[in-house]
Amino acid sequence: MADKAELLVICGPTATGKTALSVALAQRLNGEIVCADSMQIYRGLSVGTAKVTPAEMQGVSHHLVDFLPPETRFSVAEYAELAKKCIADITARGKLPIVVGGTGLYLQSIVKGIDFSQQETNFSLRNQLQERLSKEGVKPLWDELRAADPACAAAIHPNNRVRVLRALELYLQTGKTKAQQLSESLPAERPYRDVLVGLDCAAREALYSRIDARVEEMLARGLLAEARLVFDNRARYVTAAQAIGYKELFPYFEGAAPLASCVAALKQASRNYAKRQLTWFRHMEGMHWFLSGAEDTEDAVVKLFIETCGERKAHGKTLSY
RNA sequence: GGUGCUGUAGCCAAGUGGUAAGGCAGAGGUCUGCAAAACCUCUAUGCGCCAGUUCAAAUCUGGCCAGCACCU
Repeated sequence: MADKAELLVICGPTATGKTALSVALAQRLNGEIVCADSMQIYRGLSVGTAKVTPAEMQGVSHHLVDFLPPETRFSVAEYAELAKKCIADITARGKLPIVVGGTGLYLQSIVKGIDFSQQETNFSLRNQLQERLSKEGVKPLWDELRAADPACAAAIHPNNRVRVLRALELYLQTGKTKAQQLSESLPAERPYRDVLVGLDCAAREALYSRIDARVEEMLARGLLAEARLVFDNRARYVTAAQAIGYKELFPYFEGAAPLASCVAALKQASRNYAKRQLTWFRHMEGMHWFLSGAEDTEDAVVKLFIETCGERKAHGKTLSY
């Protein structure tokens, strides 16, 4: 416990300036960046996912960005494993790992140190359940789950097909209740001496107008061409095709809706997403909130980091504020 | 000036005498293997305004106001 590695985490809803802040902090704290974003992992999907550009990186190393072909299936389990190795590696080189992203599930897996290694995905079982789901509906599956693991079923709304399916799948595969699974995968304490930084705007309206503006910016940077590519490959880009920024434009490519209304839908979807992200981050234990875009945010984060982890030479130079 | 139509939440909208559907937006939330996904909860003491009829009016009657359309 005494020598837990330090970890700086930067999160917040879309369009709050995570990228710029994280690069600045990496330069100041001698850090490297580990991306925690479920869509920026994919190669080629750059404009729509607001991926860091090479110019924005300013020489700072970035990991787990732009490294997977868009047709690859991916999951938190794989992410957690990769991120863990990546963080360990950065730490071993005497640098500070800075995890940056907006995917709550991914962030949580790192911060809590969840161990997903127990079992492989059983695709045949999943497909089998999927078939039952489409034939019988959710209810029978939910009832089955309730009979097997009442506590787990109680926590999942019967309408939530995705979660009911997964919970039942996991039970049938392992024969263990959710509680048992949780206790086996969740360490007693957090693995890192983490400093959690959340970015948000002072007012929700301000956040929303920033998001709208950024969508326009994406359009100007060639979002349409990128979306077209995703549209043309939508059958193969299983996960990537559900990214916000592309699927909203599909009706336009299909000739079913004018571009303007698709853009409006895209902005709307982004705003809704930002709200969901906020819900997640607000409830992460130990979160420190800072104002998006404020000039003193960078200094304030450095100060917080030093206060939490101490002024030391750990990252190649004496940190001072 | 006349005639007609319309007026229900921020937006769309159902409701023709029995105590305000639904959708979107908005707010809050759930979260351990597709998560930028999936799902849940909440949100009109009030139907343009005023008066009247009635046990009961968003619904019927009259007047007024506003918008739209057409006519002169």
